[in-house]
Amino acid sequence: MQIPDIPKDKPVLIAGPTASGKSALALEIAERDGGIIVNADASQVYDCWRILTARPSMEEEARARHRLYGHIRCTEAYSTGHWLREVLPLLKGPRRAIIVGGTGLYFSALTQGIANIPPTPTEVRDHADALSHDALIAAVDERTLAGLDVKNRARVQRAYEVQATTGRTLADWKADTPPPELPLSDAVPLVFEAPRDWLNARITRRFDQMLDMGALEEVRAMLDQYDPALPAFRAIGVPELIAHLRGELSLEDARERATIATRQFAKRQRTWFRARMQGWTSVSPET
RNA sequence: GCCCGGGUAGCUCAGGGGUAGAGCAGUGGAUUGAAAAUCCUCGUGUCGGUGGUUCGAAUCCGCCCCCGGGCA
Repeated sequence: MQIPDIPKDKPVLIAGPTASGKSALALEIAERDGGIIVNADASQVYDCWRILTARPSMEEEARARHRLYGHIRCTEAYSTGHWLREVLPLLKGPRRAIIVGGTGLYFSALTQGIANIPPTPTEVRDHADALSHDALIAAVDERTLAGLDVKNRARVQRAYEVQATTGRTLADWKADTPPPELPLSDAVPLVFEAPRDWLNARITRRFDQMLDMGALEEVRAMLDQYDPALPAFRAIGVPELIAHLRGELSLEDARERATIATRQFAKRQRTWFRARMQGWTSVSPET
């Protein structure tokens, strides 16, 4: 891979769709220039799926310092806020951070800022889960609703939870969004742009490799703890392989579905990057 | 060879005399703490072929082809 020549005094941000090869670039930059590789991928923080979420291997982790990979238990809750709080100290450390991942929201929170809202307690979440979509809408204030996709239950529930937890409306919180912790001008922002067909082929190949490496065993080990409500268990491939292990889906069908879900995810990533990462330097993978 | 089903969107299929519709796939988009999540938009395809009946056929009739199943 052609390593871009980049300033050595600023944090590097590497965003890109799944399976595009961004981790390899991060590793090469770290080996050449030094630095510490920091995960910006929502699923790779969990400890149970190294294979299925394509986390760096032990060998790769030995080649450079890695942080925020597999450090959260699968049964725990995690969110953008948790991630941001964990990343900030790493930006101030002695080693230059190379932040790499595919979660657009994490990068946006870092470089564009995010409202400083306290975490939602489990009781509030559980209570909200039990409410109907309409009940949630009815409980949220007009001003917040006006800025929301009301058809999207997840968004409405979030607004409800913020209100229930803090007594302040989400719209108020948003209006108080602090400036970003890391403005783009203080970073080296790179975004991968992979041709669709090339990426789709890689996605299929990579899933087969995951199966070869033991993805099925990885999921089987967590079978009795499966909880579709937990974010860790929503990682692509997990519900599909669970269904197969339960005898509800042939392996071939699980493979097909997981591959489709990954392609759809890559498409959503492309949409995010196109729309929100205009000021980033685009990088082409070796195709 | 005969009998019964069936041949409709990339796939699975619904419909059935006034020139066609759903799920999935695919596309484009949204995205302020579950984000590998969640949500929204977009449906012209020789209705197997061919002849006929009809003002009008994907829909009825004849013949032919293909795929199931059954009987010989």
